[in-house]
Amino acid sequence: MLHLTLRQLKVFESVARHLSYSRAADELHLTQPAVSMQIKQLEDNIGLPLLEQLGKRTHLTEAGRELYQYSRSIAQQLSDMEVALDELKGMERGKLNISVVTTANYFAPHLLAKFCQRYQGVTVSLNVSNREAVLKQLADNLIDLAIMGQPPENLDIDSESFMENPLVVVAPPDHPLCKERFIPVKRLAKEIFLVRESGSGTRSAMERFFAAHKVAINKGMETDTTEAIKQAVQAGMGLGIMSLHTVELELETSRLKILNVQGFPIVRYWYVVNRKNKRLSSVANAFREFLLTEAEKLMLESKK
Amino acid sequence: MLHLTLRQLKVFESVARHLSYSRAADELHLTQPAVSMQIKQLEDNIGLPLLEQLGKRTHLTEAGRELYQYSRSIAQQLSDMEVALDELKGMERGKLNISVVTTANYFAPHLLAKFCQRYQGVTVSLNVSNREAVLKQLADNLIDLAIMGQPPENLDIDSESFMENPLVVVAPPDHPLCKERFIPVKRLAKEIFLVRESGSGTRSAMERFFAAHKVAINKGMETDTTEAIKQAVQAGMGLGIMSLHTVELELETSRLKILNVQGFPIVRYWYVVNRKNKRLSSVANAFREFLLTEAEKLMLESKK
DNA sequence: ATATGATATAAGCATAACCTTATTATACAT
DNA sequence: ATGTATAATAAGGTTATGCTTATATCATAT
Repeated sequence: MLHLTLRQLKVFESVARHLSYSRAADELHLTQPAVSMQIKQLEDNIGLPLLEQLGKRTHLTEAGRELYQYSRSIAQQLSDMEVALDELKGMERGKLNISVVTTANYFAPHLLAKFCQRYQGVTVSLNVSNREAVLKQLADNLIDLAIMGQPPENLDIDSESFMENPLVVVAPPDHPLCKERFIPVKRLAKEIFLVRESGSGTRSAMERFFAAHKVAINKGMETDTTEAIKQAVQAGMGLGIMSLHTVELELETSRLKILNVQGFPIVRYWYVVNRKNKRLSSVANAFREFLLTEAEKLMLESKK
Repeated sequence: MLHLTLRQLKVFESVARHLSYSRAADELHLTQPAVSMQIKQLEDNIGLPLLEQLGKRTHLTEAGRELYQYSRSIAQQLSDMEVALDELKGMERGKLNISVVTTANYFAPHLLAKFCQRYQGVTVSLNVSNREAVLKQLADNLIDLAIMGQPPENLDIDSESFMENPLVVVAPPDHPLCKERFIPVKRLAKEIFLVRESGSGTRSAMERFFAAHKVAINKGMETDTTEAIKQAVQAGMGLGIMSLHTVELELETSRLKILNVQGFPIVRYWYVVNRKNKRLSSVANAFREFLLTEAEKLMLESKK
């Protein structure tokens, strides 16, 4: 079993390049005997002479020439490796693995775009799933970070809110309530609500709200995408409750209106979530900081 | 400056492959803390976490995945290198650099062929030059071995004879002396001799011989190849003195005859020569031994 | 709660690695 | 012959490497 040292290879490489022990010693800031010893050890390890002294000149043996090729190649690899790791250390390179819940898909790409713009060279893998799937990915350590509206209670999880997530009641523009203000919550009992599937964060927030106000509402169609609800509301099938962030386009183009109901918007928060104790890559860490410090501001700006 | 150890890489490779410190410890016949420490040192050297513990499972970080690629590649190279050097150690591979003087070209290829046949995988570089050029190549350490009829006096040179080198007098088959036996040396004074250039080993051996017998001979054409002399002798321009080994074909086909002169053949020797202190490669060493032990026998066999 | 499986940490020890200075050996140039 | 350049060898000392055993920690399965 060959027990060589990187040090030995390195010293050998220098000697082979200079064809001189003394020059190599100079280059490596060593004394000449130190170099002699390293070479001797290397030769002993390998069991072949690598260099030969003929007269004043030092020559490589055939084995030496062979080893020289390998040692240069290995040195190159180590150097490449160092560069690669240095890049990872900084922000020049790196991959951000992130999952977001369906609703967050309306703003997360925008934030990611900003982030990537700032840190060229960072690549992003964005996965959009429902809350349950995102939690599983967290548990399986498949992602660095997640964005969701309702972090799990799990002790194994770190979460921090970074942006408000106002839930609003949306209606088609021709809905009678659109003209009213300070609509009492009880008034909504007469309406039909199109809702997300149970298990959805939005759905449970909604239910908690109405339960707190002791109002029973009528549920119409139940679906697992916010998009479907928006379409249905536009078609006059009922009202919807959803994150303000998901309907900005429809508001701008007056396809939907927000009802001015008392107690609304329900203020929830967006959370950035990761497994506790997870050693975040520098990229993941940077994105987390980015969310905490700049996301809210950026979203406000983009509304203008 | 990255100061990693091959040991660290090796241990890391094992951990990364098993995704378990304990399994790696088993594989390497170490205790688990020993593995932990190697990994820790590696991480400290690099400045990045390579592995992360989440719950019960051990995962690679991005940096870990990157390093894993490199460490496998480096391990592969080291393994290749070991194979290559082992081959050199044995006779499975290797290169023999040899130069022979012009005259030796009549038998050296035959011996080299035998040698190569025995050691498949050995490659040979054969150079044929005059004595002076061969000596220069020795001095410049461009060759492992040389074959010549007259080794230099130089103290820096090791030489050993391995085969007789009989010099004979050749004549065209129709020459009157062909029928005579025990021709006295003095009789040759009446003939014309075609000779090699001065400086040639054959030439000087010849001159020493005639000087010793106090016979002055007539020199005809002087040339620097034995081949030219053979042609000229066949053409009836005179007699020649040359190594028996160079005229075997012509004798067999009766294009030339050997004269039965008293004192002939002059017995010289072929020498295998190398720089003193040169560390011969295993191949070169093997060929040297081959010459010393088997060359003479093989040449006799080939004559039959 | 408790046990289990996995890794981290601590303390200690033998020895191997690595380098130094001083000296010797060798070949070459003057 | 003498001096110079180069590498080998010897002796000695500090450091760091690489283990081990024992113990702590932590998450999870029971």
